[in-house]
Order: sequence, then C-alpha cells, then structure tokens
Amino acid sequence: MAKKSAANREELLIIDGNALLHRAWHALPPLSTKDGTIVNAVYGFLSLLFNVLKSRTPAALAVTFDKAGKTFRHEAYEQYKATRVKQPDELYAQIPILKEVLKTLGLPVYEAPGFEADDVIASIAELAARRKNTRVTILTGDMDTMQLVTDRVHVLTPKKGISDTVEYGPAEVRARYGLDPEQMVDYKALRGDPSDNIPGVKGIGEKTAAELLTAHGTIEKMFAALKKNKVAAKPGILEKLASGVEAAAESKKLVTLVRDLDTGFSWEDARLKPAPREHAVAALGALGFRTLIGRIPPQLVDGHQESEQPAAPEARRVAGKKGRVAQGERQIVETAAAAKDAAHTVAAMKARAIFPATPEALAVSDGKTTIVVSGQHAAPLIEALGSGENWFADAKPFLRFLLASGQALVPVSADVGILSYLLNPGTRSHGLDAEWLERMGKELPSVPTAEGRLLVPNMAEIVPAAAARAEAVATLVPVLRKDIAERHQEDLLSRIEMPLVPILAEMEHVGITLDTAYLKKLSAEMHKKIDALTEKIHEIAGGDFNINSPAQLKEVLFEKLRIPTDRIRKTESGAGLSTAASELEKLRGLHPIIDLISDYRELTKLTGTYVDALPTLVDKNGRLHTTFNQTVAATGRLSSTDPGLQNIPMRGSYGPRIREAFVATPGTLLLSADYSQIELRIVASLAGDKSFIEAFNAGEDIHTRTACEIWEVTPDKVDRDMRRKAKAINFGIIFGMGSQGLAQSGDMSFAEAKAALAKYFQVHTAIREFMDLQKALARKQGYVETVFGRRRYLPEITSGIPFVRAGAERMAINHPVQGAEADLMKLAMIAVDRRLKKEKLDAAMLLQVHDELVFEVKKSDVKELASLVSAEMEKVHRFAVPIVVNVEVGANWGEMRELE
DNA sequence: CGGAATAACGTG
DNA sequence: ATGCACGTTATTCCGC
Repeated sequence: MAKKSAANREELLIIDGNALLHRAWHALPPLSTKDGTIVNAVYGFLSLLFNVLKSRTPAALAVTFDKAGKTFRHEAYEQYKATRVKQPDELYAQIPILKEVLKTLGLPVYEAPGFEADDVIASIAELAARRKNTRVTILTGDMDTMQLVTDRVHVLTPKKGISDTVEYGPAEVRARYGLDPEQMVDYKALRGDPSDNIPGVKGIGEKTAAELLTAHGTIEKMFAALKKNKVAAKPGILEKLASGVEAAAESKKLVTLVRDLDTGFSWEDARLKPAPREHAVAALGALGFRTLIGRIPPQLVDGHQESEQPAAPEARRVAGKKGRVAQGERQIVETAAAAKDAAHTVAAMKARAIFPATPEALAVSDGKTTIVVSGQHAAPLIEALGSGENWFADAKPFLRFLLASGQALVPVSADVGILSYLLNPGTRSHGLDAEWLERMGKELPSVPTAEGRLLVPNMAEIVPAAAARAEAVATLVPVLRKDIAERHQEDLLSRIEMPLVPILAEMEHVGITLDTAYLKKLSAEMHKKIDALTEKIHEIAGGDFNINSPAQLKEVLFEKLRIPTDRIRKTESGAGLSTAASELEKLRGLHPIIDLISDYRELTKLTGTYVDALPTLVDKNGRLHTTFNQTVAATGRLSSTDPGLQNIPMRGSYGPRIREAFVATPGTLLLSADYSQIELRIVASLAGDKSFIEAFNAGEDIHTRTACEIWEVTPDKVDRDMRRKAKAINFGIIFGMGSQGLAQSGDMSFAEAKAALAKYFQVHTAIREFMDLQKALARKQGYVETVFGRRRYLPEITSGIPFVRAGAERMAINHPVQGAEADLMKLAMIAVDRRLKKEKLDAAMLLQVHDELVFEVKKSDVKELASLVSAEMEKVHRFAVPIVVNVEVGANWGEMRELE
C-alpha cells in the first residue's frame, strides 16, 4: 500500500540555514554572550531545530547556506534582489558561529558558489527523493521552496514565531495558494516577488495570477491561449498580459530553482551520527546557551542513556520479579491477520499493561510479550481487553477515545497516575515519565506526536517508545500496588478511584449544552458597559492607559491621582502596592475612579474568562466538554480544566445570567443536587462536637446557633450581622484560620475576632481538640488522612520557619475535612451511576462541582431522578450527623427551583 | 518570539 | 508575614 511505504520511508531533513537564521534574528531581541557577541539568531536557530527534533526522527540531516557573492541570477538580471536592504553585520557575523556549532554536532553544511541556498536545497532534495524509501523535509523560513513539494518532498516552516512549525505537502500547498506546487514558479512569474525584486507582469496581482493558472495550468499554455484569443479576462488584463510575455518568461527563469547542481551531498555524510555529548554541551555552554543544553535532542548526541532509543527491540529488557531481568519480546502488528492472532495472545493475558498512542498505535504488554498494533488494526485487540486486568498509565483519555469512536469501554484495574496520586497526592506530577524517573532513575523515550506536522508519525517512529511505555506500566503497577497495600489504601483505590474513571470519562464525553446565541447578546451588553467605563476611567485619569495592567493602574491611582496608600497592602511578592479588589474596597469613597475600576474589573473578567471564551470551545452540537482531573488536588477533590467548569460565576448580578447559558436540551431539564453544609457536618462528626451534632440533628440553622453561643443570646436576638460573623467563624474553622484572618473575612476588629474565637472554642472544646489532634498526628506520622484513608503528607509541619509550619498545620486541619467531602462525593457518584444504569433512567450526570452534581434528565424522569439522587447521596456513608441533600431543577443552570 | 512568573479573580 | 482547595486570563519579564 502506498500509504504504508510512505510511512516507513527514511526522512532527510534539509535546513535552509540562511532563511532560518534570518527568521530567528528578527524574532529575538539581541541577546549577547558575556563578551558582547550577539548570538540571538544562533540561539533561535538551534531552539527551533531542537524543537523540530523533539517530534521528528529524521535519519539524515543537511544544512545549506548561501555563498557570498553574485549568483547566476544577478548575471541574468541586474536588478535581482536590488531592493534588499543589507542586514546588519551582527547578523552575518553569526553565520560562522552557527557553522561551528553545527560542526560540533556533526551536521554537514552544503553550499555552492554562484548559487543560492534554495538551489542547493532543490538539488539535494531532487537527488534524495530519487533514492528508494526516502522522504525529504525542507525546514525553511521562506516560501520559495514550495515549488519543490511533492508526495515525497515536504516543506516545514516556522509558524508565527520560531517554536512551532507547519508542514506543507501537495494538499497543503493547494489549500494555501489554490495552486499545485509546480505552478508556484508560474505564479511568481506572473505576479512578481517584491522581496527579490522580481518584476512579474505589471498589473497582475495575486488573485489574477492564481485565476489564470487555475484555468490554464502554466504561463506557456496561458500565453498560447492568449494568442488564440482564448483567455477569459477583462480587456485591461489581456492587454497587460500581452505586453508582459517577455517579463514573465524572464521572471520564471529567475524563480525556478536549479535542481541539478553537484552539491557534494552524500547520504552517508548526512546520516545522523551521535556526536560526543560533552562537546555539544561545551559548545552551547561557551555561547551561554544554558537552557539549550538540557534540550539537546537525544538523536544528536551519545552518552544520554535511556532517552536513546534501543537499537533493536530485543535489546530492551524488562525487569521481572525480584530484580531478575527478563528478556522482552516485541511484536509489531500491521495486518488484519496478525491482529487476529495478537488478539488471542492479549485475551490470554491475565493482566496486561496498555499504552495507547492513539490513534496511530496501541501497545499491550504483560511484561514478557509486548505487542504494538497500528491504529487501524487495533479493534480486535481492544475487544480482547474485555476480561482480565487492564493497567494504564492514564486510562481516561483512552476511555474517551473508545467512547468517541463508538467502541465498548474496557475495564480499568490500575492506573499509574492514580496509584501515584494516592500514594502522595501533594506532589505535582503523577505521569508515567515522572513516576518512572522517580522509581527507576531513568527516562522513557517519548512518543512522537502529530503536533506541528501534517504527516502523522509512522509506526517505525512510534513502536520503540510505545512499547517501552507499556512495559514501564507493566513494571510499575505491581510496585505501586504493593505500596498501596502497605498503606491499607486498597479500598480507596478499588472502591473509589478506579470505579470513578469510566464515570468521569462518560461525563466528559456527554458534555453540557451552551446557549451561544444568548451569550452573544450578553457579551454585547457587557462590552458596551466596558467601553463606557474605559472611556470614563481614562477621562478621570487624564489619559489613556491599560486598565488591565496592575503596574499602570498603580501609577494612575497612587502617583497621578495621589490616592492615599497607607492602608494598602503590598503584593504577594512584596514588589509593590496591590490593586486587588480587597484593597480597592478600602479606597471606596476616596475617589470616584475606584468604583469604576471595580466594575471594569468585574466585567472584563467575566467576558474574558466566560462570556466570550466559552462559546469558542463548544463542539458541533453546541456542547462543552471539560476534563475532570483526578490526580491534581492534594485533598482528593477533582479539578476541571479546558474549560474549568467548577468555577462558573454564580454570585453578583452577572453570575446567574452567565449560568443561564448552561441549558438543558429540549425535552430535558437540568437537575442539581448539592450537599448542604457538608464540610461543617463533617467537622462536627469528626470532632464529635456535641453542640453541633445536636444542632444538625434538630435541623437548626447552624450559623444562628453559633451566634447564640458566642454572644450568649436567644435565637430571636440574632440579627443578620451576627449571623454573618458566626458564619465567617464556622468557615474559618474549616481552614484553620486565626484571629487575624477572621477579622479580615468577618469584617470585625482584631479584638472582636479574638474574643469571638475564644468564646467559640470555650463552647466547642471538641473542635479545638480535633484541630490539635490533627496537628499532632501530622507531626507524629508525617501525614494526616481522611476517614477513608486518603493521606496527605505534610513534611513542612516540622519546619523551623513559623510561617511555613503554620501553613502545614492549617493543611493538617483542612485535609481530613475537605478530603472526606471529596471521598463522600466520589462514592456518591459511583452509587448514583450504578442506580442510573440499573433503573434505566433517561438521565446523564454532567458535572461535579465539589459538593454539587448536575444532571440532564428527560422531563418525565425528573421526579424519579430527584429521589434517587438525594437518597443515594445521603446514605452513601454514615456520619454522626445527618447528611442532607438539596435538589433543584430548571431549564438552565441559572434559574433553578426546588422541586415543589 | 515563547515560556515562566506575577497579579488578579472566578468557584466550592 | 498568617485562609483551605483549585483554573484561567492578561501582562510583563526573561532568555543571553
């Protein structure tokens, strides 16, 4: 098959040295070494090259340069490139520097006197493309080489800056220019090229040139047709063409690249050979490119152990039991027949590790045998995963892939990310790479991705990395599971985290409908206000400035308008005065601009983050699909990204109006079920606080009761302000807050807050004891945990720095509470999901917002869902206080009402 | 230019 | 110097 052979071709990467150096020169500021030599272009060139080599694995590489002096084009046409302004010497001075680095890296340089780099590229590409099983990629900053594009010769150009690239094959050239690659010369011959001072035909622009060539193919054919009066165009155009015959022919000669130069190119010289790593490091170090040293592509140097791909599959060894090293066997499956056989092998594996490099390939390994199957033949293997244990590095994206492609989900028994997360949720990354590095002290080869290229990576490129990764999963899972068992976290793993994975995948897959037309109207309204506010603010400030810039705003407020700063806090970093909303609040009334800025901030935040941003993220059905991350929050909560749907506004005048955009599809309603005051109930239960337990049992208003206790009054004497302050204390408790913070959040004086807190703990001694116990546990064990055994390690609890230690103490108090809430909610989701499927309700769980679940449900099933959900959520675990769930229903998320 | 850091602010 | 857990946006800095 043609496609397959294309994928297996060896790649030659030809780099247009001058064009890229030039590009980098303009893209970067003039960075210089210690001795003042400007090296920005060299830096940019290498940075781009290294980036390209991250996602591609060419077998050979050649760099071309222009040779100084006149070329044959100057001989033919005096005015050639006459309008070019000479670039500064600092740019040209970098060419020898770059050549020196290339030499160190073992990359050959080609140039030809009297010819340009493009001619050299054309000649090498022509030669190489004739070789069997070869494809050529030209990395360049200009578009002159587009004429060389064929199935086997592609052009890669930097997109926008110098980090990302875009690849052009014939189809992409046609998409971009509307012309075949061969027609690019004719095109330039007609319209000219101002940058090279190529005249073209006077009066013919881009559009006309493209139209004429689409109709006639080449300029020769077009001019022949012109002679026979067979060119369809306006009389003026015909006239211009007639007088431009010679100019066009001349121009065509100039823009046609020479393809038969003797460049001295040899495949063997160009083939990538690892250079001594220390030489490369020294060369980059001498130029001061410290960050580049860490980015040297493994293909270019030796001495970089594991990221080097194994020379042969059998060379890779898989660690077996007890340090014994088993010889791994790898099979590559690329036909339907082989897939059938492999499926049997996979089905017979009791447990297998799976690494999907979807959609291109899938690797399956039981630690002894590793099978890598190409994407188009993966289905039988996926079917074979129905029974037995499946282990993943990160299962959910694969489940999403199965859902999106209409395949049945496969059971998920272990997930390296989740195992790692349960063992230590406080650390940032739980990916396969991080875990492998930590446990094995080695790096894994990364799977090349389609990013920045149009040809998806071929099997040969993918197999070694995908296989190594599946094998790494096979090695890691037993090791991590052993640790889980030692910590008695099996239930947490098997009853909470693992069952949740497919549920989250489905929630993400289903998504929620966004009313974009409605948001458009809302946006117009808000932008009108923003414009008016901007104008007023600038007027008051006496000049335009960027209100979004805290630095500029600071200047206007505190220097230009001289608003007093004595009560204003510094920013986090201590760099300067804060302009945060809480600080502006203190300035209200001192100057009319303050309110305007607060309003401006609110509106721009809401439009920028939600009203204008969300509609760009909907799918073709108008639905929004978030990603729920199960391994991010240190307490066990979920987080939601791309977009984050756990922080959709709800307060303020615009909050509900934005929520109105989240709608139920026709025939359905949204149902929201939230745990009432769940964290306070958990604190009360964990602490065994008699007063709180009694209050919750009696169904009392908990904040009013707290107010009664603090100020020793009867409930009828508690006013709104007292209740508000009591509420602030109750919430503060959950966070381990002190008097200072309470004064802040409850808007009280420090003395008042201190007195209130003292009285609070006098009544709620159990709460105080609970807090002290958590701190003591953290110190003694190094961690705290929830009732479900979810741990959080707090090494800083013994820090000698009071501020740091206090931070850890607050976490010690908060984790058992917030973490138990997370555990409870996850259990509830699993229970609800099971019931939904069992009762066959026409309803889907869409969102989880920490203490709230949102469903979409057919109108006829609303009542049944409401009672099912509240019952399951309430009974999922017994605490010392009743757990209460409130259910609301509405056509959208902004207007929800309790069910009668 | 692109990535990281900073500041600000949305949610539970 | 003292409030827990997150994610997103815009601006500005840094690279060397």
